[in-house]
Amino acid sequence: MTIENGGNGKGGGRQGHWTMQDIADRAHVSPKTISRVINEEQGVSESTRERVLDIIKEVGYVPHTGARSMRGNRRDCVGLTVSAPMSEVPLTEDLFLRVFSQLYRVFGKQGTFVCFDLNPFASDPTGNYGRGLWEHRYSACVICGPLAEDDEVIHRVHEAGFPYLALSRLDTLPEVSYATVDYVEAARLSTEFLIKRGHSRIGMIQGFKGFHPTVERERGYEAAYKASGLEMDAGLLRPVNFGSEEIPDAVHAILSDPTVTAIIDTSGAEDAESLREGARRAGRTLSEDVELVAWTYTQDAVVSAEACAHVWLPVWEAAVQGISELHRWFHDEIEGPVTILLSPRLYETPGTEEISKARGLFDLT
Amino acid sequence: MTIENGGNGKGGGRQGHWTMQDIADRAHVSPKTISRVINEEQGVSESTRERVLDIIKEVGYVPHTGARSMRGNRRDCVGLTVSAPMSEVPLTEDLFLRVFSQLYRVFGKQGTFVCFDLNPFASDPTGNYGRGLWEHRYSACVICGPLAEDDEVIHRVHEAGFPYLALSRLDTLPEVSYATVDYVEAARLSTEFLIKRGHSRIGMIQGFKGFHPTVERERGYEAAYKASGLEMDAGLLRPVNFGSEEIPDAVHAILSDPTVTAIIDTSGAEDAESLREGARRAGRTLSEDVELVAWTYTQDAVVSAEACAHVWLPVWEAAVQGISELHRWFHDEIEGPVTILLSPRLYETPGTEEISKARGLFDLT
DNA sequence: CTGAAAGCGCTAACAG
DNA sequence: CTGTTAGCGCTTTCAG
Repeated sequence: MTIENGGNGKGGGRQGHWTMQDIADRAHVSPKTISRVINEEQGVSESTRERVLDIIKEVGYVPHTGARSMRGNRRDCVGLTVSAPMSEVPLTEDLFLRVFSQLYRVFGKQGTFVCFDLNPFASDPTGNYGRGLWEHRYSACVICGPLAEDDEVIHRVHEAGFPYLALSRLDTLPEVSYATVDYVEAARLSTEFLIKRGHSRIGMIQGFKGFHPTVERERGYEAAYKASGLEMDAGLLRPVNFGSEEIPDAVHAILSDPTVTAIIDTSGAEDAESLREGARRAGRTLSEDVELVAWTYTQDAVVSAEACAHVWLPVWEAAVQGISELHRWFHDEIEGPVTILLSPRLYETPGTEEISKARGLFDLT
Repeated sequence: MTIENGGNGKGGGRQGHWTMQDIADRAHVSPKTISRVINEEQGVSESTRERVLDIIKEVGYVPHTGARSMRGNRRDCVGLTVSAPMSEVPLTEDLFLRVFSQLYRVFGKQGTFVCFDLNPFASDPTGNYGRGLWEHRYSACVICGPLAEDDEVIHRVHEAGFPYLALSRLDTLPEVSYATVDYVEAARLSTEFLIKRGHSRIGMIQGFKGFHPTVERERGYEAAYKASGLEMDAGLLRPVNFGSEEIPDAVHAILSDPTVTAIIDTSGAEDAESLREGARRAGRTLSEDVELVAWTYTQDAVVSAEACAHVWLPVWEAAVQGISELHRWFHDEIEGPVTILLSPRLYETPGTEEISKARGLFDLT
């Protein structure tokens, strides 16, 4: 049996749509009283409150969030948005699952909605990825993906005062709220390690062409060279898009120069085969005439059995911690911004069993 | 440089918050003209339109969804909600990734928001999992998880006329919009197969205690017994909660009866070790003194090397197809409801390499 | 082509 | 303890 609409007659076009006025009419009180009951405010007699609650339950009334959002700033939804088109910088399945799990644990479980803006670039090529905030769809958000050097949206988000968390940093906004890994240090560690092993011309496969993480890698690389007194050649750095098929080409290009005797894979693709393929095309063999340092997001994992060392970047761990902090900010338990910067760790390759290549979130068939 | 608020002075409490009126003031036109530009309506001169668009871009104005939602029913967000507490009926990682990927492909990619209500049971123990719709947070939704026999929410969603898709069916609402697998047929096939092999007392591990899928499994089991003329014993059916540790207990209990010579695992846990463990506790050995038929969600997979047959349930495939249909309904290309019912397929065990146990979405540490 | 007025459902502020 | 009024930012309707 369906209960009919309270009969305001105007009905936003939809049947079975109850408003506060309808409930008020049924309960013979004013809308404000309903509002008080719903928001658990003082000043309603126990009997009225119960009567109202009964009616609300009976008809299944739920307040209209849109209308509510026009008055105050209720915090009942957190967003996740991407700062670059998914096609250019795909999320890996591993990172996404961790981020999603953590959003569930700290927000979803307690009834907060979690809203994804998966392609803010669809309608607006410049990608106003903060739109969910401006639209009042959510009142806090996680920003996944790398930030472009000239990103303006992040500045707006920062200034607007919403709780937010970027999973990257940005020079042009050093006070940004972030949870990430010290890529500068990771690059410095990797380069220093190879220099100490006697290499002087070291190639580097970077990730995220055109974005800030590339800058961080360069800075660490440069620092290690500077400290060693050796001369650095910027031509040995090659950005590639994550998840692209560009790795073999990049490795090939770098190793075609016979003076290059070592290479660092910072791409995060965790794709040993592409590295091998690139070396092969250049007529080189990893661990024989080229030494490799590979980056990974899994603790103590082996990306490539030929690598002489690996660097673990606890990106997932940073994201998980960051979301916890964001949650506390969301509930005004702390003030923003969040600043979590985990350190990378270099270790000599502990075994030969390689982990499988990182899978993009939408690689599934 | 930040541009200051247009100065309506009232400012919903937040700085840098632009309204249509602000844009109108700047452009020296009325708010309605701004509205026309935003909604790509006719009746604005090219020059005005451009001027307005420039201002909008300059200040980064985005219309307030809440306010918009109070008039029409724009469709710019799709929801996903769960019909049972996540703790009772966890989503597997596999299903979730497929559902999420498909939501991305058909909705997210084109700029539609995707909003998750991960625990409608947090604030309301009865679980009004349709709340996102009533709140006008989203205008269509996917309902994950099994439906309870006495579920009322699904009736309300159905009657409200929103596009929706349940990933289960329900007897009390046969016209529900669904995309799932024929569990009745899967149970019938499994039972018939074992009866034909000469078994007369067959145990069955069910899933989702207290929910409708259990009913469907019973129905198929019963149908096979009826067709064979054998007598059925309802005591051999044991529901377990998915993902729980109850499987060994249930197997043990069933196999403690020495007249039981076969067992069907319909739980979907894909957990060979738990089945073995249960048999062991009952002093039995799979494939020696008990025959097993195991259900799986992966095509041609081997859940247990000891099984004499497997039944593949294309649940993921149904969900993916269903979301495509939901998308067409969302855009009024078709009328609802969606009715996708894929058939299970029984195959004799093709190999011995077992797939790994299904992982819950939030099992990650 | 453009604007004025009314009102969506709710809540803050102020009266009783 | 309860009600009245006004107004959030937008879109619909009707008038220019």
